[in-house]
Amino acid sequence: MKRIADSTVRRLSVYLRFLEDSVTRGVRTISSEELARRGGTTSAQVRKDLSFFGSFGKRGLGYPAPELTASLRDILGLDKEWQVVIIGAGKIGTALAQYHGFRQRGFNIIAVYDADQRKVGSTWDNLVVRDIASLEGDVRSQAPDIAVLTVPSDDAQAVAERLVNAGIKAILNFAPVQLQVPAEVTVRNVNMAMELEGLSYALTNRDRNGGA
Amino acid sequence: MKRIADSTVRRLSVYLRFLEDSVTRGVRTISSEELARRGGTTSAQVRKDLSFFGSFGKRGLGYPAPELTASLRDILGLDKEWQVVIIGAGKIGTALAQYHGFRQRGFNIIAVYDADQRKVGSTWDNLVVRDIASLEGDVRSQAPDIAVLTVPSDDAQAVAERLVNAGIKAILNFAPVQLQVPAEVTVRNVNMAMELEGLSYALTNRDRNGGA
DNA sequence: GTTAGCTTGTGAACGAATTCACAAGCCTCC
DNA sequence: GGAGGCTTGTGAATTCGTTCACAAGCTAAC
Repeated sequence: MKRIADSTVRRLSVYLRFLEDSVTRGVRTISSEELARRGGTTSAQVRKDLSFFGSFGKRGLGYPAPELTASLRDILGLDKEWQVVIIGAGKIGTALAQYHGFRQRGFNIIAVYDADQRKVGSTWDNLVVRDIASLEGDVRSQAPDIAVLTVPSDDAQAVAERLVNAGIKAILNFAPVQLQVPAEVTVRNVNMAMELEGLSYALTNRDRNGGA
Repeated sequence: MKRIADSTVRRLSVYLRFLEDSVTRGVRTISSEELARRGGTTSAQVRKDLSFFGSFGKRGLGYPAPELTASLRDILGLDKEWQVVIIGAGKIGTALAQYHGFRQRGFNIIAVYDADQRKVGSTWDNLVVRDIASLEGDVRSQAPDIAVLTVPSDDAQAVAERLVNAGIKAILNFAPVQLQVPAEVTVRNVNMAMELEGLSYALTNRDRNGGA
């Protein structure tokens, strides 16, 4: 299989969300045009994206919404349950730990870690905050699939290395630093500072760049 | 000025963060190679990114760290203070409201809104939660620069339209939907579900795609 | 069963972003 | 003050992603 672009995978997520919505509203069939409108892209892009994975539509008619939904869930690997650990019980970490949307979508938070002894042992939402000292042991024994990193920037790289050494293969990084990890580990960044700065840039240079 | 790619602006953010760090550690000069290593890119990319905005380095030597930091802050528009409102006092919204990193970087949260009357009037960190009914009036009178949208997906588009009508020109959207807004409004998305699904995809298709 | 009207799937064309490769220029040392 | 060693800045080449445009194929209507 050809390597799929990141941008394509992102769009599949967007299509999927809208499709799930449509299915619950009883929609049976959906066109690339409709998917494009709701996904903020073009119909050609939608068809191209889907074509990388197969042929899901019927010419003249469109895509069968429930079947396409199932296919996208399958492509994205969302039929399994993924085990997730959160490292860092700060503001963001605890907000995420309590956010039930993850569990609903198959991302099952099994542990929260922190280095601060005052936080260790406290309970949020059935989750006890564990001492980060036990990270490696736990990761080796429980083999979580994904680690969510919400530690301070200065600690992020070191913690990432501990995770990688313990066998983690996927990291969702909230720290505003670029993690250096081996090629077999996948990192996705959620960088609010960067996004805000992007808005700042856009507002500052609106006239220069001619909008958009 | 030529239109600058989004990806370039994102990287400038990353360079800036590392540069600020270097400056506080007393680094005087930095090469594109070093910036690239810490920014997860290549030295040619760094030089190209910077070259869109001017000529900041000295051949044979590198870039003067403090001056380049100042230039990037200027390019990104980070010397002003930006006024920010948060819409939605849920888990994420309140976590953001209490996160002091924003204020430190010049993003000044001036108000939090929610539709839930039980939340309206409660106080977090010197911020009173206001009734979303007063959104338009407040936006028109206080003219915030950026709105952070942390409302449920089903409400996101409607709230975005209210914001746009009231004159907002930049939105940081946390709802996992693609907002439809006029071209003069800039939207950046922070979509944790999408990022997690990207990791799910990577884990699922590791073998097919040959790692990375 | 044929026609009219859609919509998909996909090579080809295009455009955007990244990488290459090297001349230009600066600093240090002798 | 000239040579050697680096590092920048940038056109050119390349790679990657998006858009175009149209043949193929489905449905409905008669």
